[in-house]
Amino acid sequence: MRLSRFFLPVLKETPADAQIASHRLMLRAGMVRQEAAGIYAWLPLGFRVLKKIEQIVREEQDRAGAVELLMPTLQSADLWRESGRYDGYGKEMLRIVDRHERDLLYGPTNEEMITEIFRGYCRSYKDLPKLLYHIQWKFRDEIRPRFGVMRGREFLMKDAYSFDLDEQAARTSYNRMFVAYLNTFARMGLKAVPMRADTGPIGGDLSHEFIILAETGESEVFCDAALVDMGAPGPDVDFDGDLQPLVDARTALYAATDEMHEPDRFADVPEERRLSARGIEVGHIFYFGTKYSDPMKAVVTHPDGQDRAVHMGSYGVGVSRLMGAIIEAHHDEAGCVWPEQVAPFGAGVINLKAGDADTDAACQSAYETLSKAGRDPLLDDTDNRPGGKFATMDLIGLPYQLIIGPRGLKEGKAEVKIRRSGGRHELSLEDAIARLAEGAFADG
RNA sequence: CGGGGCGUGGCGCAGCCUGGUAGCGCAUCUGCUUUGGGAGCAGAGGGUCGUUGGUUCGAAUCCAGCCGCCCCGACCA
Repeated sequence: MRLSRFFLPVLKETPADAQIASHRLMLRAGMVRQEAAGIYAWLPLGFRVLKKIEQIVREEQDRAGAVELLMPTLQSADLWRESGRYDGYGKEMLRIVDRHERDLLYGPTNEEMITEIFRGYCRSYKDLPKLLYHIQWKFRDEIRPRFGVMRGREFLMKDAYSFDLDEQAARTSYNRMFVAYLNTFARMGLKAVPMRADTGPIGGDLSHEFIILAETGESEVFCDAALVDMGAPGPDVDFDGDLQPLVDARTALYAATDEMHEPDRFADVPEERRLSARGIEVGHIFYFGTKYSDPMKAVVTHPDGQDRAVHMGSYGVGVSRLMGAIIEAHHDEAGCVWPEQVAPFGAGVINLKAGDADTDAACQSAYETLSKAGRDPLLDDTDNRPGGKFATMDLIGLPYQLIIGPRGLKEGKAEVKIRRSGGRHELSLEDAIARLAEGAFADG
């Protein structure tokens, strides 16, 4: 992409409304625009990142054996009357009346609808297990949206739902999502810690929040530091095998948000590993048994001929929130510092003197080579001054910058700047292009 | 919903207390000079001061209602 054709409305000054780093940077880098309280338009740069995050989530869901579908944003109120939540959900639910005076709502979540879909087709234990997910916009009319996309009213969420014969089988589905989440967040450059969460009236041990540690986190968390650096199982996990050991290795270590915090147990953690910090919830997995399948009559016939309600779980990932979380984890004074996997472009090519024939030609060559190599470069071919170009490129945070100007070209040289480390490599133009095309920079 | 605050060119702000020609920086446009870390000079365009009503000879300024937004709290992916 050429910057002269792109749409990148960067702001030199910080908008007054933005309080935290991710919100400030998303506005300054021209990634989002607020359209109403907690409602954002995704501008091209932000939209690119959002799609990358979404795609990672999707790939890891698929890898774990979940099956994608897409449910609508609007739902019938009758569905929610069946589960009893229409009256219970409160003002957070946006209620809409259509021209025929029918009650609709903009979905804040989809348990009812997925249950309705499931019961429409599945009757036998032979239809189980099923693990279905979608990635769709949700709306929750929060009393007070804040922190930009981290707590918006409209947000993009991946929500998966599992259907199993009994609690034991549900645990298998639960573990799949548990492990899938570890891999998902790790691929985005995040260290997400699974923490025990409140299971409410269902009870049991099958609810975890996945939290990334950040100073601007909304909740206070306490955990064993060993858990933070444990790493993810990685793509070679056999999701059809026994995942319990992977889960146990993590749940054995202490980790809890403040509402689940047990100071006595925390005290058992060796002092040097006792970590209390703030965290951002980016995922939540939950087993809730027959809470919806009972009232909504989602039953299957068991081998013994008896009909019983299916056991369900739901598994959410805040896709749009993740963008804020990633920036909170990866930024500096100058701007965003995107992990390569979610960066809006793979590399930036800075033409220091657009209009200079040699420089233009060198940039064009670099741009074409990097494009063909699949590096998805952004070429700054504008006639702005070098200082502004550097500042903009740092702000939008692409992992690599290839800086080409007449001064260096006289020697046949160009410079590669690694955004994360700030490291600079002066190389011949050919080497610089070739190494960027291969992604061969260890300090990236 | 309780408490606090803000609404003035695209962005950031001053002016309001003490009513009388709407201002500054950035951005934009034109010209010249510049060009390796957010250039300089000269000029230009752009605002019915959130909105409605009231007070007044006169309202950005004082008063009231409404709308929008932000911050603290309870709620949440």
